[in-house]
Amino acid sequence: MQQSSDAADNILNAAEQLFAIKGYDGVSVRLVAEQACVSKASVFHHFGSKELLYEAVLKRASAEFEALLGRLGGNSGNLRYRLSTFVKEHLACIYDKPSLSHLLLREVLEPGSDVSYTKAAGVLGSSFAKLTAVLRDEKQAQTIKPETDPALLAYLLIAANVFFFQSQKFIQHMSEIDFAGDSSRYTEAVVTYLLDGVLNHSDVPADH
Amino acid sequence: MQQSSDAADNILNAAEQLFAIKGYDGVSVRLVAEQACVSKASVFHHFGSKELLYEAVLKRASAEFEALLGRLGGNSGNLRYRLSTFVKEHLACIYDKPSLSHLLLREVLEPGSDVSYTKAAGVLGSSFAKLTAVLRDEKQAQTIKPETDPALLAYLLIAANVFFFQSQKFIQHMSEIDFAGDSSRYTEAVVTYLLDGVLNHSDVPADH
DNA sequence: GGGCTTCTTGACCGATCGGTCAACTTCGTA
DNA sequence: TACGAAGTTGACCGATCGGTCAAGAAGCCC
Repeated sequence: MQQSSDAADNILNAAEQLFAIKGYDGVSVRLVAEQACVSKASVFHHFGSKELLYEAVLKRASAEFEALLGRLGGNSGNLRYRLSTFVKEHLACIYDKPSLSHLLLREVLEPGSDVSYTKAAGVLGSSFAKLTAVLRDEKQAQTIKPETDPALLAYLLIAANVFFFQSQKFIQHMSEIDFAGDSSRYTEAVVTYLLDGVLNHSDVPADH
Repeated sequence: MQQSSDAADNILNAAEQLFAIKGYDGVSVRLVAEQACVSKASVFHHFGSKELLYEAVLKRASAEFEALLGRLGGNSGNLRYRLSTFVKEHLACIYDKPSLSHLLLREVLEPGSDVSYTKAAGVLGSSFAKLTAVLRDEKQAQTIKPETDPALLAYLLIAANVFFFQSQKFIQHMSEIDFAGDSSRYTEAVVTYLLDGVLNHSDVPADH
């Protein structure tokens, strides 16, 4: 019977979901064991301590998420296509594994965590580095303005995606916002605004 | 002796800092009392329970932050000036009270919270609504393109600020990013990119 | 000074926390 | 089939959790 690895997997899965929603301090080992249908002692047998369990969850989440993000950035075509594809796929990765996303984002963004050499920071950093590389290419090809900072632009695009994911529940309660459920329209607008700008050059002669 | 209100204030201040860093579950009443230099029983005397203490902290934080944000949006001038002023002042508000910001952002963005009728959601929503109103004005004045969604653009600007604040510790460890310590340069770039676009129209004839 | 309210506190409560342990079952293997 | 390793579990541990309570201290009004 391979229930050994099954049990460990069940524990990891339960812990992942619970930690993602309630955070490290909001989850008790008893609750994890309950949700994984094992005894509390079994959790300690497999993972040693609550902290080691959390680290194991983070490690698996980082690996899984990095594999998801690994496919990003390989597209060619013009800038508009590359950018819009990257941003859409990036957002799709985030929404594909919301538990992992919440877990890793909390680890990176929460004020009480050591962000310096965390695995989670590497995951967020790698997708950012890839997008930066794409934009540096485009800058060298002079398709974007020479005064543009590729890293800043990449950061802004990642920020747009991450914040959209983070604030999902919030914006569904805002009457002014009607793009909450339409991530495709959102990413298209973000890319369009950033590429073309929102200033009107058509018939209004002077504003500045 | 007015140590009564002093004690309550000390408790609120200590709780605010601790909750901001460690979150609700990561803070014990004993720790709050310790940091406020009062007994644990005194905390319960003034606030009744840990949850009520947390609500009191949130209530005061919301009021304080709303007062800060209340001054936003009153500027006139051309679009570029209005926008860049709004964004800079908005970011300045966030950085002026980092504890409040962390507290309210966690309340709004964390997956385990009821965002529906929270005071904190109203605070974030009000600044967003103000910026949306500004942009609707500009759209009506035809200074921004008619196909632009004012709410989406406002949301993007708020997102840029909030994410910059949230990821502050993270981006200081990234070698590609050199705008981490220069929020003014960051906000200027964000506004410029969004107003003018980053596509190069000067000498490269065709990309799209 | 005598009452009255408000603060403040140490001692205490049951519940739950993370973690341990010994006993028992299950398993691969020789 | 015998045996050691690995897995599983309920019972248990000390510490800490949120919360209560009675008693004393301090302020206020008469």
